Amino acid sequence: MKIKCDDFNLKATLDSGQIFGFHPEEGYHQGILFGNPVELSQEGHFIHLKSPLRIPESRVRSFFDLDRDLTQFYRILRCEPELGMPLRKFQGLRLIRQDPWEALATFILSSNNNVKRIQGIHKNMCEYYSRRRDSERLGFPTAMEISKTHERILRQLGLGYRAPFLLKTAQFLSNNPEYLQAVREAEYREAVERVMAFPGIGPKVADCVLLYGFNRLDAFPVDVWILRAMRKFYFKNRKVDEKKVHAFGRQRWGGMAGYVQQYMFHACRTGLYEF
DNA sequence: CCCCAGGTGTCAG
DNA sequence: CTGACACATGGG
Repeated sequence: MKIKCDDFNLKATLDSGQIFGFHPEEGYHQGILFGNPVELSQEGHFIHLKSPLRIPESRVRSFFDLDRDLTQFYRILRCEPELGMPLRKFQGLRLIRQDPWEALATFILSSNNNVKRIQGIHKNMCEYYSRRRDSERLGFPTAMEISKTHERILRQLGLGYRAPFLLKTAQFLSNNPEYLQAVREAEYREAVERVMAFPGIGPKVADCVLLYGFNRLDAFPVDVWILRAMRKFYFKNRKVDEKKVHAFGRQRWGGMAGYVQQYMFHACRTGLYEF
């Protein structure tokens, strides 16, 4: 199927480290969307979606948040001279609306880890749990599914010392399925606290969960890359800590801080900045 | 052998 | 409160 899109950059969106289940191939990305294997590509103002089962266009539009107007964000970015280059290169990169549980789970795996390996673990988990299902559904395991497995299995899938973190989190959420809805309805501060209550989630991962899993665009995750870039561009390379950079970013960019962070992160990872 | 990767938990001071 | 240090795993 073919979906009309404006101001959208599929490749930058899927390769910018906000989601770990889409892998670049020759001219397209393959991954799993709503339980179905899909191939995604873009040609001008159209997304091409190949899937064995039909997926409603509205769900795809919502997933990629295609109806959000990014004009306000671009206006903000133009006021940041250092960020002008990434703007031109990544214009159309969007923060997508992925599943909150999957975002929470995968970003527990992200700490002190690299993107390639996080993707590998994600893939191992999808394959292992999909094989164990009766249904045709593919994709990342639910909290309930994980809660029924042993820590040993998670270690075999490559989670390392994060295995007990994810297991405990899955056990809690399968017993308290309404908890994530409470996160969604809470103010930023309270939402952060609620997410940080899980083992393996500190301030940085909490902001990732809110930004990617709950579309909280005022979240501003500060990882090593953002810290470096922010020090260089806004703190004259002084040794400010993550907490200060986090407060600065949220104060300066408000409801678009998450977008600024995403473009900055992608610029860092693709080598647009020299440090 | 070292260091690094979208950090966090723990413990001493 | 802040600052070391360890932590599974794979790659450079």
